[in-house]
Amino acid sequence: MADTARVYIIEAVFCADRPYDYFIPPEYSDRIEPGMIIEVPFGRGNRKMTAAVYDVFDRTGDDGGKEIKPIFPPGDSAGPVLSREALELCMFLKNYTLCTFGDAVRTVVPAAALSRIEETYSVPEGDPAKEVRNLNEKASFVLAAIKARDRVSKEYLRSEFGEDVSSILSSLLKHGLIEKRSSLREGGKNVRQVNVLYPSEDIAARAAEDPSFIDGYASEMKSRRQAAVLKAAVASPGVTDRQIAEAEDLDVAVVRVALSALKKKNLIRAEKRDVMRDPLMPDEKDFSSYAGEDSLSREQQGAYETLESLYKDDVPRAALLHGVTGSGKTNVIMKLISRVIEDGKGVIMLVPEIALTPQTVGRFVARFGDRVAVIHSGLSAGERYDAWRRLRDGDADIAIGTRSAVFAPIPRIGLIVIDEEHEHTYKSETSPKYLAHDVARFRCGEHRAMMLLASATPSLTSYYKAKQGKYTLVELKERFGGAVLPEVELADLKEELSSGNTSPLSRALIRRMSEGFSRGEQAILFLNRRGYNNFISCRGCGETVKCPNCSVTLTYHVKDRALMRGAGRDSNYLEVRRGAGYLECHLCGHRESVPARCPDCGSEHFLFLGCGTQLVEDHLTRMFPSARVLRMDHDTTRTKNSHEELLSKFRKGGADVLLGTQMVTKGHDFPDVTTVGVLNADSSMFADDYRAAERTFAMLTQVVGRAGRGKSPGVSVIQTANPDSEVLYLAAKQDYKTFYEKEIKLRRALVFPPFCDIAVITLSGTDESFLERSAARFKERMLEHLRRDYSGVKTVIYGPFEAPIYKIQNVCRLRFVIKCRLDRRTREFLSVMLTEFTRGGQGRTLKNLKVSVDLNPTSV
DNA sequence: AGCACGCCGACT
DNA sequence: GTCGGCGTGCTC
Repeated sequence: MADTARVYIIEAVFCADRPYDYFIPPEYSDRIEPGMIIEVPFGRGNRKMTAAVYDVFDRTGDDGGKEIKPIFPPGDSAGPVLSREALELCMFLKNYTLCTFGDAVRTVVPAAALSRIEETYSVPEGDPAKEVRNLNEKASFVLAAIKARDRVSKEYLRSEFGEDVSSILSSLLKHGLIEKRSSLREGGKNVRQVNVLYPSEDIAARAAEDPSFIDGYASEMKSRRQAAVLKAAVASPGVTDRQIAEAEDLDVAVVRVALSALKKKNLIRAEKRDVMRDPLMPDEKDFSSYAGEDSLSREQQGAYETLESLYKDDVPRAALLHGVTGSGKTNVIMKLISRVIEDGKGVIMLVPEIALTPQTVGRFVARFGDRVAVIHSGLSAGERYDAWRRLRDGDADIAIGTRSAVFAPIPRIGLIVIDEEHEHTYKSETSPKYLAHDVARFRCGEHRAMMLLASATPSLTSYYKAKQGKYTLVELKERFGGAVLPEVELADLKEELSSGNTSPLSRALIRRMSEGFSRGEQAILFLNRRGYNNFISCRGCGETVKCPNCSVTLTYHVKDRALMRGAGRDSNYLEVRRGAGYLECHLCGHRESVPARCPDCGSEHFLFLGCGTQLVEDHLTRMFPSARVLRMDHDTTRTKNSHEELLSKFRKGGADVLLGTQMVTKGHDFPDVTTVGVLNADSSMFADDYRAAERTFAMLTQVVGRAGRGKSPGVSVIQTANPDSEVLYLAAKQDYKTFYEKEIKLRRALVFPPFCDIAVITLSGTDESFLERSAARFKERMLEHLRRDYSGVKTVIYGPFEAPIYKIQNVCRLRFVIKCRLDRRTREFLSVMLTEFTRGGQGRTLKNLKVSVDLNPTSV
C-alpha cells in the first residue's frame, strides 16, 4: 500500500526546490498518483501550498527518516495533469536550465489546467472601528482598500500597491487588523459549455403535423427573442445557443435568458455540452487559398525519401534540412508530416512567430483541417487550454506553433519539426530559459521520434552537428520552380555621403525602386530602427538626451498624423520638430517632450541624428510622391491582427513599398516584390557579440531571398559603410558553406560555441554599490568552489562587467560570462552558486539582489 | 517566498 | 522594562 507521496512544491523558490515526502492517509491512498497536483502544508507556518506528485511509494517500516506531515485531503476533481513523460520533462528542464520544478510545470502545462492557491484578505468581522494606531500612510491605504471590498486577492493588492505590499500585509496580519485565507482555485474548470436545443415533444409533434404552425405560434409570443430562439430550435433541432447568438447577432447571455424562459414553459428542452474554443476554425475563415503545390520536384522528392527512411528507423533520429531560400522546404516537410500522420502518430511543427507566418499556418490548416491545433502566445487562457486538451485526448494530432508548442501533450510523437531553426525566438527569455531544440531532442528520445531542423541559414551549432554526423544533413540546392536568385548590389554609404547624398536612400536603391515602380512592381525596405531620429544631441556640448531610468538614448518619434502631413520636412537639423514629436525610451517606454534647453549647458539647439523608419517614410513620400508606403514596425502593429492586415494589404497590391523593422524580413512570398533594400546592414554587425556575423548573414540571406519570388527576377540593394566586408559579400552570393567554413574556423580558434558552452550569470539590483560588492563576493565564492569541491570543473570566468545595457528601469546589471563545458558537474556547480546567492529563487532577495543564469544565451 | 527565532534601539 | 525593527536559517 502506497502511503507516501514524493512531491515538488510548485511555489518553491530555487534554494528550497527539492523533493519532499508527505504521508498519504489511507482514506485516499488509492486516489493519489504521480502527475497530480495536490495541496500540502509547508514550512514552519504550515502554509498551504500546491505540489506536483512526482512519485508514490510505500514507506512503512522505514522509520529511519524524519517525521513527515500528511497531505491535505485531495479534492474530488480528476486525475493527473502531468503525464509520466511530462514529469520527466519537468525534471529535465530543472536540471538542464537550472529552473525550479514549479517553473517547469508552469511551462509544460497551461495555466488553466493547473490548480493554484489563491490568498485573499479580509477585515475581521465585528470590529470595523478597531483602533488604528501608528499605521504608516501606505499601510492605511492598503487597509482601506481591503475594507472597501470585503475580500481581496493578493494578486489584486500586488498590482495596486506594488511588490512591497507583502510586508505591509504581514504587519497588518500581526496586528489582527486583517485576516488571510488560502483557498484552492482548481484547474481544469475553464471549459466552454453550450446548450444544445430541441423543441419539446409537444411542439415538435405539432410542427411535424403542420409546417406553418410554428410561424403562427411564434408570432403570437410576446418576446421576440424567445420567438426567434424557439423557431431556430424547431427549424434545426440540435442547434446551440451560441449558433443562435451568432446568427441573430446577440450576446450568448441574452439568448440564455430567453432559453431559460422557454424551458420553464416546456417549449424547449436543452442539454449542456462541452465545446472547444478554436481561434482558427470559425466558419468564415477560408484557408483554401493557402493550399500550396503538393507535387515535389526531383530534388525535393530525393530529400523526402532520405528523411522518410530516417523516420522509419524507429530510433530517435535527427536531421537538418538545409535548403536555399525559395527551395520549397515546406513542401518536403508537409509530405513527411502526412506520412507520419498516416502511421497514427502525432507531429509538432515549430515556427518562429505565428503572426509572421500566417502562410505556413494557412497551408497546414488547408491540408490537415481540424487535426491541427495552433499554439502561440496570443491565445486566450481558454483557447490555449482547449488546444492542449485536444492534443492530449487525440482529437488533434498536429501541433503547430511557436516555442512553447514544443510541449504539446501529444501521446505518441512521431516527428518534431523546427522550421527556420536558426531564429532566436526558439530560446526562451524567461525561466526556464530553454532552447526549443533541446526540449525537442529530449522528447524525441522519449518517443523514439525524429527531430527535423530546417533552415536556409542553419545556426552554426546545428550545422556543425550535422557535419559531425550527429544530424543527417539533407540539402536542397535549387530554387523551386526555376526562380533565380536575385541580383545583389552593395551601396557604399560613405561614398553616398561624400558625394552629397544625405538621404537614407542610396542612389542605387532609388534607381532600382523607380525602375520597379514603373513596371508596377513592389519593394520591401528593411531598417531595424523605429522612430524618426535615433537620438538627439546638444549642439552646444554634444551631450545626448538619455532615459532617466535606463542607460540608453531616447528615440525621437513624430506623431504619425504630423508625419503624414509632412512635418519635419527639412534636413537633419530642425528646430521646427520640437512641437511635432516626443522622445521615447525603447526599453521602458518612458516618454517626454523635447527639452527646451540642454540640461548640461543650457543651449537651446539640438541635432536630430540617426534615422528610423518614420524618417525613411518621410523621405520616401517626398522622393516618390505617387508611391503608397506601408510602414510596419512596433508602432503600426500594436493592435491585434495588425500584422496580418498590413501584410495582406501589401500582398493584394494595396501599397508599393513595405517599409519596416525585422518583421518585414520573415518568410513571406510576395510575387510582385522585385526590389529589396537593406538600409543599414552594419547595425547588427558590430554588436558586442560573437554571434554578430552569424546573425547578420542569416538576416541578409533572408531579406535578399524575399525578392524575385515570382516570375520576374529580383534585385537587392544592401547599403553599408563597409562594402568590403566578407560577410556581406557571402550573404549576397547566398554562399552559406563558405560563410560556415570561415566562421567555424574563427570559433574554433577563439574557443566559442560550438567548441565550448557559455553560461551568463547576471546579478541585478537597484543599489549600485551593494551590487558591486555582491559581484566581487560572488566571484570570490566561485573561485573558492572551483578550487575545492569542484576542482574538476574547467571554466574560464570573465567579469564582473556591466551588461551591454547597464541600467533598465533603474535596475543595474553586472554579469559574468563563463566559458565551460555544460556537463552534470558544471551544472551542479552553477546550481550551488545560485542556491548560495539567492536564498530566494532565480533569484530573489538578499537585499534586493537578484541572480539569474542563462545557459548558452542567444544574445550575449 | 514566508515564517520563526533571535538580538539591539526608543517608547509606554 | 517590552514592542518591534530586520538579519539569519529552514522548509518533508
